[in-house]
Amino acid sequence: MDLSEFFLSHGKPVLKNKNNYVFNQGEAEQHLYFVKSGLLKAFYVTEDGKESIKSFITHGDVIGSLSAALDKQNASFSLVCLTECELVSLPFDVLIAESRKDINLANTVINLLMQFAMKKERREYEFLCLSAEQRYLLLKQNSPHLLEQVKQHDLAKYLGVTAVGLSRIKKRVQAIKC
Amino acid sequence: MDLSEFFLSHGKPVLKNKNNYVFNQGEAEQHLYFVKSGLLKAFYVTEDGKESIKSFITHGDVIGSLSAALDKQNASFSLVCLTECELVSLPFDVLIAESRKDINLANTVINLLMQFAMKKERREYEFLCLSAEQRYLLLKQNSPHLLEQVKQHDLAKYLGVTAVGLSRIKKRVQAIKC
DNA sequence: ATGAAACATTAACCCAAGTTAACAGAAATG
DNA sequence: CATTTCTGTTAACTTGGGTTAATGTTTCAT
Repeated sequence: MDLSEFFLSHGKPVLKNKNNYVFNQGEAEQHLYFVKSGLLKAFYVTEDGKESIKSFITHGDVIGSLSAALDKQNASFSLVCLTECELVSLPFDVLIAESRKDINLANTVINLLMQFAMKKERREYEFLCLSAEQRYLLLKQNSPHLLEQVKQHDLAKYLGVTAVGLSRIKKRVQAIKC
Repeated sequence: MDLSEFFLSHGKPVLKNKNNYVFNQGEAEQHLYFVKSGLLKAFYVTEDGKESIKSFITHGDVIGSLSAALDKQNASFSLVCLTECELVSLPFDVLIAESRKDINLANTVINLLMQFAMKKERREYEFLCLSAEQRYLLLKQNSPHLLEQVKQHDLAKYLGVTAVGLSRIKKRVQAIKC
């Protein structure tokens, strides 16, 4: 069983407009969301009000707060739509319960989790080993479409610098090219 | 079935001395390792020779290169023993193959992967939202034992600063306390 | 169309951390 | 025991990026 099929058969469609929140940091939130179309951002807001973007989520992705779902804690981040979005929501428990009964589904979930873990590992690597400039160049190379869809302000918050910092990095990179 | 049981029944014991490598960055490496005792570090070396520590691994942990095992790529990091270590090695394929047959094992793997994903997510959060000083304080709070077992040089490489930088951070933190 | 809001760039100034190097204490090795 | 090696601290200097603020551009709403 393909995971998107499971979402479509067991989940509930959710339509959201641009700038609508799917859930808020601090809320109890035990759903997973499959993205049929649209673009979203998942972000943290720290105590002093600084926003940091965890990830951009797009067509075909699955997103949810693992820690909230698993340990019944509150969501550690917020999820908001950057464009109109077609989502499918599925209670986390339903997926876990079905996985206990259906071995094929369980292996599909294993696959999803491994892909997810690899993605997180890659991002850990980027923060640990690369400079902000290197992270920008890598993103530009791997996701050129994203650079066009996303405001520089948000791109900066994803890369771990300020908008001013990113502007300087772009200028520096330009200078080297010419 | 508990995962450590599966390792003990299907895996092969591996004994390593201090400073011995379990595997090297760049090698094909398709095993998972369960740590019965000892302390290890997993680290990247960048092109320009800089070492960055991905994680410390200790008693009860499971470690392996997901990307190497899953996509048959080479290990993206090295694994070395900081103390004598008792490990149990298990070919990644064996675990996957058994998970396809045994639904309980599959759900145990799901659990392991979710714990792993949450750990990586926490680390992502720390790099994205916290300063080096805040990361140091958090580590000190959550893993005080580690601060004693691990050389400051390695601690620094884990926190994403230089040894000199960490020394300054410690001094600054001390100053605030008094 | 026009004013307001949002977005991007640039400059000035500051600070945390990198780099290099000197130094001192601890630990391993002959 | 002596001495080399490892480990941690400190100082001097440099640099990348944060902060604030001014200026221009684009986008949006009325």
